[in-house]
Formats: sequence, C-alpha cells, structure tokens
Amino acid sequence: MRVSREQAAKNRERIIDVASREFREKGFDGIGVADVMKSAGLTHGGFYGHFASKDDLIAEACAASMDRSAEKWSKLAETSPDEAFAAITSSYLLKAHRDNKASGCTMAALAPDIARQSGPVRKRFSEGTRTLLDILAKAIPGQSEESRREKALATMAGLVGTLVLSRAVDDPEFADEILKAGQAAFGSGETAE
Amino acid sequence: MRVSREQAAKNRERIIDVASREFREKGFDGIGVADVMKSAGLTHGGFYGHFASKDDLIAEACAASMDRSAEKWSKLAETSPDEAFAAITSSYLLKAHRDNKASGCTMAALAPDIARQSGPVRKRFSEGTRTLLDILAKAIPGQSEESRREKALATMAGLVGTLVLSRAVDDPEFADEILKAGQAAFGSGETAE
DNA sequence: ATTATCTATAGATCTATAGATAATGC
DNA sequence: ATTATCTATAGATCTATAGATAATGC
Repeated sequence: MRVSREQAAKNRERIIDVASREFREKGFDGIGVADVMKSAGLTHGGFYGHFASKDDLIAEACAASMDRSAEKWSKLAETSPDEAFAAITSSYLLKAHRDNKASGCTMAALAPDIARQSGPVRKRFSEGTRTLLDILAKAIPGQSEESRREKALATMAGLVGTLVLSRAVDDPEFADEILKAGQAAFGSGETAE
Repeated sequence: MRVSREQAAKNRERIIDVASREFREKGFDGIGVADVMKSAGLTHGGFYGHFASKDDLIAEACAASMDRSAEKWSKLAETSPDEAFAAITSSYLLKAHRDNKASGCTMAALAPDIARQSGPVRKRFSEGTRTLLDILAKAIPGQSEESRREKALATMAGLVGTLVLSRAVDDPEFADEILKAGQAAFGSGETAE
C-alpha cells in the first residue's frame, strides 16, 4: 500500500498536526507514537520513515503549534491595528481557549513539560516564544522599544499563568474567577500603559 | 527487616517528601514508584503498604508541597507585615527559585500536568491554591476584600507564568530577561495598588 | 500474632527496529 | 529499482501483586 511522494508529504504533515494536538491535550508522555499514527490513519511502523524518534516529532509538533499561534496573533493585530494589544490578550483569555487545550496555546499547555525536554525541543519552543513576544510588543502603542518589550513579557506571563491556573483547579466557579481576574488585569491593556 | 510503627510513619513521610521533590523536578511520569522508593532507602514492593496507588501518592505529594508553600508565604508575611505582598512576590521571583524546581512552587512546576490528573489530585491542588490565594490577598493593604482577591489572583498568575516561561526557554539571557520583567511587573506590588 | 518490608514476577505499555509488501516514477 | 507503508517483535520500563521474611508489641 505505497503512496505517492506528494501523499507521503501530506501524511507527514498530518502526523505533526495530530501529534501537536494530542501533546497539548495529554502531555508528551500521555500519548504514544502508535496512537498518534493510528489517529493519523497510519500504522505504527511507518512512523520511523518520517521521523528519527519521538523526540524529533515533539520538536516538529512544538514548532508547528507555535507557528500557528504566531499566525493567529499576527492576524488579530492586523485586523484591529488601533487595539492590537487588547485584541490579542482578550482573545487569549476566553473560556473557549481555556476549554480547548488541543487547539490552544503551546506555552500554556506544555511549558513546564518543555523545560524537561531535549535541547532541540527547547530551542524550537524558545524561538516560538520570541516570535510571539515580538508580535505582542509591536501591538503595544507608544513608549520605547525596551519598555514595550518588558511589558509584553509581563503580559505574556500573566496570560500563560492565568490559563494554566484556570485549567488546573477542579472547581468550575473558581476556574472562572481566575479567568475573570486575568481578563481584568491583562485583557484590556491597562498593564501595558 | 521489619521496623517499628513509629519508624514506618517516618518512612511514609520520607516517601512523600522524596516524591514531591522528584515530581516537581521530573513530572509525574518522569519518575517511577520503584525509583521513589529507592531514593527513600526502601524497596519497590514496600510501596503498596503505604499507598493504594501511584495516583494516591501523587495526591499526597501535591498536598504536602502546597502546604510547604503556604507555610513559607505565611512566614514571609509575618516577618515583614508592612511589605508582606512584596516580600512574597519578590522571594518568589528569584533565580534561586527558578533554578530549583524540586524545592519550589508546585503550581509553577506542575500546573498543566495537574490539569490532566485524577479528581482527588486536582482537589488537593485546588485547596492548596485557595490557601495560597488567601495568604496573598491578606498581604495586600487597603481596598475591599473583593478587589484584593482579584489582584491577588492576577498576581499569582503573573508569578506562575513568569517562572514557567523563564524555565522553559533555553537561552539563559532570555530566561533572565523574562524573570526581570516579571520582577518589575509583579515583584514590587505596583500591580496590586 | 501482627505487620512493615523484601524478593520475585505478572501483565501492560511504549519506543524502536527488522523484514516483507506493493505502488510509484525513472 | 526505489521507497512509503505494513506486520511482527525485540527490549526496556512501569504499575501492581503474591508470597516470604523478620522484627515489633500485645
């Protein structure tokens, strides 16, 4: 059951896409190579024709999901140039985002796990983080570049921390309260002024 | 090689202590029951006399490390009542804390992983989070209780997010920059005023 | 006699590889 | 002929249990 070179490339992309979703949902140790391949409609053994190792897939999956976030943030900033900062932060702190880990921010879903990963994985993640930071810093009006960058960093930490805590607690009311406090502090842009 | 009832209780505490450190360092899947027992100076099989399952140990370990954080925060607040808020936040955002996951904050080390754990684990974690929140809210001077609580929540998210991101990136300079931005935004207490 | 701990192992799961298969593309 | 995928399995690891051992405490 061999497929064309073109189809093989599509299969590779699908493996990465499935993996990036499953990793965000279940963690790097929460999903195995065999299950990723099954979800991609392929068999276990075929995996090693596409990737050197699971670690290799983790690095590709992280890069892919970070790229998607960067695209999303860029589009939000373009769509509303006057309120670019608020557009990004308020779209980040939605219940829909909190409740959909698989399609959401890689930093919020995996950051502590990333810290325990190999060099190549952390490198891809760091590059993605820098890119997101640049987009957010540009979205802050006025001020020196240094000052904007510092505020973008603090805001990014606030966004990630809010989502991470809101997801971790078990009481839905408490989880919503955390999200609301995050929206008040980081959603509008007050922190950035 | 049986031991006294008293010694058995000490052994149990030691298992929890070792586990809480190892989990924070390596994640819940990063360390096995056998290795925890080995680090505690006991054998693998003895584990199930103390705990019903690994999940049971995870819940106990989380409760223990959250309790330790609460003690630390309380002491910091007591020691400097006038600047309780700054005492807690600035001690949280130290390089020493970032670089010592095993003895540091459970939220920063494990929050996304907690979200994937069983009900009992999440419950213990949530209780710990509420306790920390109360301590931090009391450390904020003036204002209504509601307002202090909201600001304590946003600050906690900022602290956790800052540590999590600073640990995840691979470039030490970038990691330090993240920490500094966090200190400027959340360390002094400006956000809380 | 009770029980905390130890030795040994069952059973499940996971990564990675080896060799076979079958469709593509020179 | 090349190569993308499949079947089957090796080898490692991990949780949990069963049965044996030996010191405590009534």
